[in-house]
Amino acid sequence: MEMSVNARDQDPHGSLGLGLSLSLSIATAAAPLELPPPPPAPAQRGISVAPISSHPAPPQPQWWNGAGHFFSPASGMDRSLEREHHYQQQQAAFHGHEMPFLRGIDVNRAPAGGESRTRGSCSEDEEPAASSPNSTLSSLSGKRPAATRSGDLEGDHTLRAGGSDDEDSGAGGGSRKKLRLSKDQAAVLEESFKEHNTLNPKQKAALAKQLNLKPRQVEVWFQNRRARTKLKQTEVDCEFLKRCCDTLTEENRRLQREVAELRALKLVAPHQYARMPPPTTLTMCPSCERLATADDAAARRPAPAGPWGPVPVRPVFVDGPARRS
DNA sequence: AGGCATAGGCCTATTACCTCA
DNA sequence: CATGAGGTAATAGGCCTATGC
Repeated sequence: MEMSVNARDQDPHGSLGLGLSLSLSIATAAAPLELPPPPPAPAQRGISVAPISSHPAPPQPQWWNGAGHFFSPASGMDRSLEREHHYQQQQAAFHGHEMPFLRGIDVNRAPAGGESRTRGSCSEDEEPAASSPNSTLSSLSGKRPAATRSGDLEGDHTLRAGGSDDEDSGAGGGSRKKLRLSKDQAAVLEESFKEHNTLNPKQKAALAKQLNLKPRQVEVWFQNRRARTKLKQTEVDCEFLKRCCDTLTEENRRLQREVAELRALKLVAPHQYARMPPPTTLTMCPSCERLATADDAAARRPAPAGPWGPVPVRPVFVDGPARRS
């Protein structure tokens, strides 16, 4: 079975269609096979890409790719439009930065004055919309300079209660410090991620303000969270494909046995063979209306693509981050 | 209109630190 | 107490799109 993960063909960022490409590969390479229906968008993710007015995309299947994006296989909607649409929907969801899940949560102590500041703060995070052409932060090929990158995260970091709250033990100047988010912060971020797994700048700033974090920290958390989700989905997909492979292997064996039996019968009693009804395993492909014969399986040649037979339903990872037991 | 530079976002891979068994 | 594994915050670099000139 050919398994080509060619997500880059679909999405230059490699973020799209892992499940899609895997499913397509298995479908085309190992018929008879029924493609599982595209998994419905998990409601808790709260993101859907409906055609927007400027790009009236025809109704097409949009598959959740497990990494936080919906992929419209043949739609002309580019990523930026999708992202912009995400923003619009998320803005609506936020009700002007009203985030209900933030209410009633005691988010750490105030970072002001007495909070641990190990290094200088980052100007980017003090001005979340640092789009000024004069911004020194963006002077290096559109990236944050490494110097400020390394320092910008530690200014307002809120340490978990009971953590190593030794801001003065800088571990030798240049070494970065691993600071964990509090449970409350993580919970709020998780709730936010369930609603929308990407943030626009305003949402990021609002969330960061509510959590006493740097916007960059929120951004990093979301990036890592998306990566974890995708990794989990990949693992789920691998298991799914293994089951598909097992199913197809067994089906292939069964068909080959059947072919052998039929051939033997044809040799022994051709007149009886001629009166036999078609094998029960014959299947009409609904898409191409071609009859799948046992020879297809016997010759190991890929039958025309189309939904042929039962396969396990592809699962979609919906859980949160893995927790050590 | 097309090219170029810049800014900013996201992704992936990796590092480094922290926690826990 | 030491240690290794796992989790994850953070970094680095690349690619893409949007925007302005």
